[in-house]
Amino acid sequence: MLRSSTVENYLKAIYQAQMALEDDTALVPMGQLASALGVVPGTATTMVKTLADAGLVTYEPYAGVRLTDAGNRLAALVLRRHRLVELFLVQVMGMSWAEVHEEAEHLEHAVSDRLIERIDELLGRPTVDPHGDPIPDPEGAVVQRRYQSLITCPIDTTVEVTRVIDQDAEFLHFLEEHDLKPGQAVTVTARDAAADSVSVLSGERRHVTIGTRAASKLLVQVRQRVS
Amino acid sequence: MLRSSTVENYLKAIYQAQMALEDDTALVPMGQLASALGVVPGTATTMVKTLADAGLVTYEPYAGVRLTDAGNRLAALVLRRHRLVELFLVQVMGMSWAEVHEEAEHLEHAVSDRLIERIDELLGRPTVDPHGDPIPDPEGAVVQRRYQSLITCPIDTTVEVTRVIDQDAEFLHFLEEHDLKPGQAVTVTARDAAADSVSVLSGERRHVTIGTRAASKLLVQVRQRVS
DNA sequence: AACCTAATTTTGATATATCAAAATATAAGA
DNA sequence: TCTTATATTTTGATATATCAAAATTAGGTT
Repeated sequence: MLRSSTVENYLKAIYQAQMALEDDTALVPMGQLASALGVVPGTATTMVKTLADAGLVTYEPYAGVRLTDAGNRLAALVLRRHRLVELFLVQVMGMSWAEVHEEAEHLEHAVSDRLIERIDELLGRPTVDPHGDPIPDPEGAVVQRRYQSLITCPIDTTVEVTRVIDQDAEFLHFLEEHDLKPGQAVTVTARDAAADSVSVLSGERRHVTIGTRAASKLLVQVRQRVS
Repeated sequence: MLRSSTVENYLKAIYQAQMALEDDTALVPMGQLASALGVVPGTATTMVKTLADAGLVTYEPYAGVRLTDAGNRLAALVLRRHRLVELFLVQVMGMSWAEVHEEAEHLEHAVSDRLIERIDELLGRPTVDPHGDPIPDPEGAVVQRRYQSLITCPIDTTVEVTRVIDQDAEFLHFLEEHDLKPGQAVTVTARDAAADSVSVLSGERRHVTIGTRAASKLLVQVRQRVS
């Protein structure tokens, strides 16, 4: 049974590329997978064939690759480890939101099931990590929530940032400095298609204008009323 | 610069074998190194040559291997990570003394300097791990203490278990069940060379007779008077 | 001094993961 | 349909880490 950290990284990359796809039956192109992993396309082809032989992916030459149920489960467990570790580093170790991704990238391959269970228990069985990404359960199942983004949400309505689709430390630091972290209440005050920009008011005081590329990475939910 | 976890494991194994040697100029035999790492002797020879080319060890064909200053420093830093992680898992994560070694064996290659510094700070700059093994400082320097063992310490004198030279979970569980963990006060009541045994009284109540092999793994210090 | 034994090294293979660059297939446009 | 651009696969190498088994060396014994 194939279990190197290389294999885990391939499965994780395919999983995340699939998430970005609307269609469940769509395939992830090899070129996209290769660049996500930082390898040349030929390397990805070779590795994906190995994964296909192991029953972890379905590979269609010249079309792309998709996880099987077994591959999907393993990928979700890698993400479970990654996200629990991230949350642990922030909440228990007091590390910065922006710097934990790199650390978790290594630890996700080294932590045992036993330690992960202990972390999960200590954190009170959390469902999302510091970026708002959902934490798969021990069987690899994930509850998918539906979000809007700063591009699609209503204007002049208070919404809550619930998820950030980018792990780049610089971008995360920017969000932190402008009160745009998950949990924060924000309001879109204007959108300008020509200027490719979105103006956001965060926390009632701070006002910032960001590009639509960045705005699309901030997922939000209309604030729930607490009865 | 050579930095795989395989290299780290070789350096660590040489370091620990050297510790067991009295003489500073002595060499670790290749066969011993190979069996410590669970590889065939030829594999160790090949790898040690690579380490020698990298300036991490001094290799004398047919005689053995010894760490250079650079190798010694790297090995000590691996042990620093290992031991801080072990102590963290016991003190913060509430894991059992006996089960943390295996976990640390993986994590020692994955934790960043930044996280190790955070752990060190959180634990209050500890100097020994849960087995009483010294924790090297961030430069790789170690304070060597001198110990007696249950074989060499005076009879009918209260001593404190300060270090255990064996990481086997079964052995550690045995010690735990018989109040022989580091920190515990014990008294050797008798030694029997013919029976190859040592009788120990722990904590005033428990009495147990163990073999000399096991007794030699329990290092002790005569209790310090607190003024 | 020749011999034997045990440890060590060498040699030839294997497995994994990668790249560079040539060959090939797919899909879109003329 | 033919052509062409782009993506993908194939081929041949390379680096790391390993093993099995043959060859060699060192050191003690007769």
